[in-house]
Amino acid sequence: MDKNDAYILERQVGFVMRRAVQRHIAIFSALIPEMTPTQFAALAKLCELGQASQNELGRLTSMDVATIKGVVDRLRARELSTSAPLESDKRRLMLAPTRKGRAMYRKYAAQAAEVSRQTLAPLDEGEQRQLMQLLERII
Amino acid sequence: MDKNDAYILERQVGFVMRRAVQRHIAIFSALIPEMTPTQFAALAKLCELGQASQNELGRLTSMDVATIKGVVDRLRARELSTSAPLESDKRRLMLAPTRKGRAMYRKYAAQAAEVSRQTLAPLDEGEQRQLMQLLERII
DNA sequence: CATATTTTGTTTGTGTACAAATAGACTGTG
DNA sequence: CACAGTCTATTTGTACACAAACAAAATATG
Repeated sequence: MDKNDAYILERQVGFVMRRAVQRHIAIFSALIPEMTPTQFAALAKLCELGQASQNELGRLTSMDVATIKGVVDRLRARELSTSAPLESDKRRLMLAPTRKGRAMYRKYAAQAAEVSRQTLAPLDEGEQRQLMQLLERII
Repeated sequence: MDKNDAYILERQVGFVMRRAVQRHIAIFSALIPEMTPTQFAALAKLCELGQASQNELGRLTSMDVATIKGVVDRLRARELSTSAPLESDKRRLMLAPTRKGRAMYRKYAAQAAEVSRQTLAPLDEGEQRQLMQLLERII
């Protein structure tokens, strides 16, 4: 194998992204120790929508059926969300944030924005926009 | 809350990076179903080094002690790595790739590079370089 | 209408990822 | 030398993440 096609772990997108996500999660849990990024994402989306089925919420937060189930179970255990089968479609489990859930979301929304700011802090504003745009294109 | 400070999940770095990583992992497992990105990273680094202690390998692949233990256990279970306590420092567990491990690495190194290529495929070369540089700065 | 297909949710199993607690081995300093 | 602090590895517990298999309900299509 030529030196130029050597596989260098540190230069692979996957590796670099994994590390960037690790740092992001560390910042998140320092600023918002009360919940995980995933739980906050689900709660935020649920508050934005007002209500949603479990499946729908999973799709909108990019979590598969098994993952969203676990996340929702934990939100319900902490009384941040309610759930009830829908009368008109008994397959669907309709979720809605509780008052406590909405309060939690309001309480941490600004902190969550701060997490994003700190994650991107090493970059200037133009670079931040660039990074976001490039990332969105490889989704 | 003003419309302009609304917390929009889809515009948070953490969320976008999580989705980009999901796509990357999907590409990886389509091209290399035989092992996970994490396992390949550990094997690749171990092949590059020739040998390393478990702790050292963990640091170099950004896995904490519990994670690297699990990964190494699975590599050993598949006879891709050996492990033995070091005589001169009985705390350390020295790892080395087996012949089978090195063969596995050689077999998939090109595929792994292809995974990176496909992940970045929506971007032109300049954009790919930019993205990598920006990501490296937020690690 | 009957049944094939799709949708939604649950369960199980495997694999990261990290915190915290523990144990054993080493190192540095008094 | 003694022993305090550090380093390495293991264990336990919690939380994503996804594949695969299943059941129940809804929808589509003949």
